Amino acid sequence: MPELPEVETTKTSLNPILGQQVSKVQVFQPKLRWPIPDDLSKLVDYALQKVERRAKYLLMTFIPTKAATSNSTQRTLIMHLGMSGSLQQYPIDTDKRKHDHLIITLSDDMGIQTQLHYHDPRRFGAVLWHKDYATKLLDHLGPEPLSADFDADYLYHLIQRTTDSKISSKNKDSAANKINEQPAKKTAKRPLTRAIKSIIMEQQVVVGVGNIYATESLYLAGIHPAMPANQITYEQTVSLVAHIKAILQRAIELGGSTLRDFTVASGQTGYFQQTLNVYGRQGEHCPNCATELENIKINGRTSVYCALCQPL
DNA sequence: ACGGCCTCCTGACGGC
DNA sequence: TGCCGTCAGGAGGCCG
Repeated sequence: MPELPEVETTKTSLNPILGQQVSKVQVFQPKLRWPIPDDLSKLVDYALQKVERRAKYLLMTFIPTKAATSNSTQRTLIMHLGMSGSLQQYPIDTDKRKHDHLIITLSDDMGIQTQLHYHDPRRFGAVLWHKDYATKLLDHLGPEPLSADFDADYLYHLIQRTTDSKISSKNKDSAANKINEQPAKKTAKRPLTRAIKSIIMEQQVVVGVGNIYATESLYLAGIHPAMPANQITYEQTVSLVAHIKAILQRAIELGGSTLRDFTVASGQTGYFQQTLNVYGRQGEHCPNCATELENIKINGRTSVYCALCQPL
């Protein structure tokens, strides 16, 4: 389930329980990617103050209520949904499902209780204290894909390894000359020659672009997923960045329903199948030119593309 | 320093 | 029907 739009949707879904107070914490299976800390019950008598998203991580901040013992300060959880995780709310006394590894019970001002179920069959996700893992998990992350920090200049110069990321496209040539004039700072870094798809899926480059959206963005931009990154033109970079932003934005607006088998309650086909042009469609025909879609592995990840629309 | 491969785990699906 | 192999939306870690 979770690519960035699903995580964003999950974050939004928690708004109704902001301010509610934790009354119980139950851990059923601590063995996720890293162990769920054994002192999560410290959250009891804390109120959920805010939920933020950084990359595909949910950051849940709790603050002590009057009932809480003492001088304790706020506590923040880092939560990641891995490949199969979800975080859902249920009425009190809802049965635990298989693969519900954590249930946090909260209550509102009226004493009405809600259960928050962390569910993750594959257990690639994580629930951790921010203070213990923030450095390791968050410090190295690249810009948010929907932020102004992620633009064509940034990506182009990151790939070309030209140091000045503020260079505008108009001044590209003169700027490059300027760099050549410089006495090549120690180790002159070479441009990135890896496949463009692996570059845009890298968390240090830009966060939140998973296999589905990388595949779709490259198709829409007409770029072969295996194209060496340094061979992408500036104009192609502009297009790629624009498509990454647009497709993520659209998916968020549609509620991030990217489940392969997602169907709305009425049984109609969901967003996933209607919207994806190539992902999961190897062997079908390109929506643009009807050529049969091909599938290659890039860094072990399946990559569907149209050989005609995305030439190498 | 980089790049590519491996890994954690369960479930769904296709072929035989 | 059932067994087995393969693959799946992530991403840190390790090795060459």
